[in-house]
This record gives sequence, structure tokens and C-alpha cells, in this order.
Amino acid sequence: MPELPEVETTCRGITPYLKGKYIGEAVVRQRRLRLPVTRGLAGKVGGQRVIQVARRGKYILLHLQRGCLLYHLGMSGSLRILQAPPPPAAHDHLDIVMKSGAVMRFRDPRRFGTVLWLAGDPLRHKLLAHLGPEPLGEDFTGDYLYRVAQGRRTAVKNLIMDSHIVVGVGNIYASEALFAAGIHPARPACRISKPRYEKLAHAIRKVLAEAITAGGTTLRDFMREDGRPGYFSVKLSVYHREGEACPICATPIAKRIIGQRASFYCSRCQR
DNA sequence: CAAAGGTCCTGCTCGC
DNA sequence: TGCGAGCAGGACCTTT
Repeated sequence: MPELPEVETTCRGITPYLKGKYIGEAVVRQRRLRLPVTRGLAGKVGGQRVIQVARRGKYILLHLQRGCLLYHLGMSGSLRILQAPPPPAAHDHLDIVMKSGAVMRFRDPRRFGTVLWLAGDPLRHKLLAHLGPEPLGEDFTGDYLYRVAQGRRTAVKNLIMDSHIVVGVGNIYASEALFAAGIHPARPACRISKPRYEKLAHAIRKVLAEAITAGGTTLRDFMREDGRPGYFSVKLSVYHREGEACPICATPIAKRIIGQRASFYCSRCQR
């Protein structure tokens, strides 16, 4: 489910209910996520005030008075704010119960998500310490991409989906950005010129920013029953459109597995 | 049986 | 031979 836009939208959605407020208790029902939930988590977070809600890549960080609660939504995770929480359903693995009564419920059917307690500086934790730049930040540029691509023969789609290169580019928006930049997803990363990387960096920023804007339009519905993020309303040009006409040249959209992930592209517009 | 929006870890190859 | 970097594949799960 979550690409960067949904994680950002989730962050914005939960912040008003958490920031500056006190946690009552944490209820852990399932510790076996992709990484085991920190042992004794409830005892570590109970009673603390949430200083700040932040995002780094697709990780969500709740900065508490003494440490940091780290979430990753994996493939199928979601965070919802509930004022009158129904009994937990299947896959509702963890609740943060605020003293206000609001409950932040973590649901994750595939259990690829992560919930960890980080005692020290979270940005020095091994999951976060080596992450690449934020795609919407100033240090993510075409020049940067060009430099880190040197000597790398892997497909450019793999490169931009590598969180140590740049965070937050998931499978949907990797395909979309490469289409917008006119670059074939399987092209070796070291065989792309600097101007084309400028175009790609611009395209990555554009598709992500547009999706965040679309998600933001449904923020007021954050607690809506179905919880569907608004960025689904963003028009996708190639993703999941195998066989449909390319919006530019009408060539049928191709699908190919690259780096074990489905990739969609126009073989005429993308070289 | 295949596929789904993520990413960490392992073990291999290659070049110095 | 040793070492680091790069890279492919496997692993973790459930639902459709």
C-alpha cells in the first residue's frame, strides 16, 4: 500500500491527534512483524508526551520525551486514528492509546511492517543512518543521481528504488517517473547522461509532489471508514496499464519484471 | 499457482 | 589471498 505520498499523508493525518499529547498505554497484540516489535514496548512508551511527528523516507518517527517510536508500514500497513475504537479485527497488531481517548491503530495483514522503540538518536540507528537523500529535499538533484550511478550497471529502476540512493521511490512512482523522463527502466544506470538524470530527478519530484497534493485533499477524511488514501485519484500513465495505449504515442504499454518487481513502460517513448 | 504498493540480509562475483 | 562494492536472489507474510 504505502508509497511515500501515503506515508506523508499518514504523518499529516495523525499529527494533530498526537503532537504535544500524552500516551496512555500501548497495546501489542502481535509482535511477529518483519522485525519483531521491541520487547516491552508498552512499558517504554506509556505516559510519555509526543514531542514531534516526523518522516524519514517511508519511516514514521514519533519523537517522545525519552526516545523514539519508529513505524514502517511495509507493503500493507496502515495507521488510523479512532475516537471510539471498535474491537480489534484480524491484523490489528498494535494500538497506541492516547490519554485523550484517541487510539492510533496499526493494521498490517502481510506483516511486512515494523514498529520499534529506539532509545538513542534515531537517525543513527542502522535502519536510518545510511538512507539516501529525501527526493523532495534540496540535495536530491540530477547531478547527484548521475554521480552515484557511475560504475553501476544495474537497471536504473533498481537504482532509484534503492533507499540508500534516494528514499521514498516505490514501485508505482519509479515506473511513472521513468515514463515522465523518457528513460527505459532497464537501462544500465551508468549509461545515462547527466541531462537525462536532471530530467529524471525532476520527474521523481513531480510525481511524488503531485501524489502528496492529491492525498492531502482527502486529509479531512483521514478517519474515513475505508481509509483509502487520496493519491489513488492521481492519474497513473503506465503503472498497471499493460496493453493500454501510451498517452503520448499510443504504443501499447509493456510490462516486464525488473529486479523482481513488475515494471511498466512505453518501449517507444522510453529508451 | 501467481501477484501485491517494501526492504533487509546473505552469499556470490569482480576488480584492485 | 584479502577486501570492498555491487548485485541477484531469498526471506519475511496474507489476501485475492
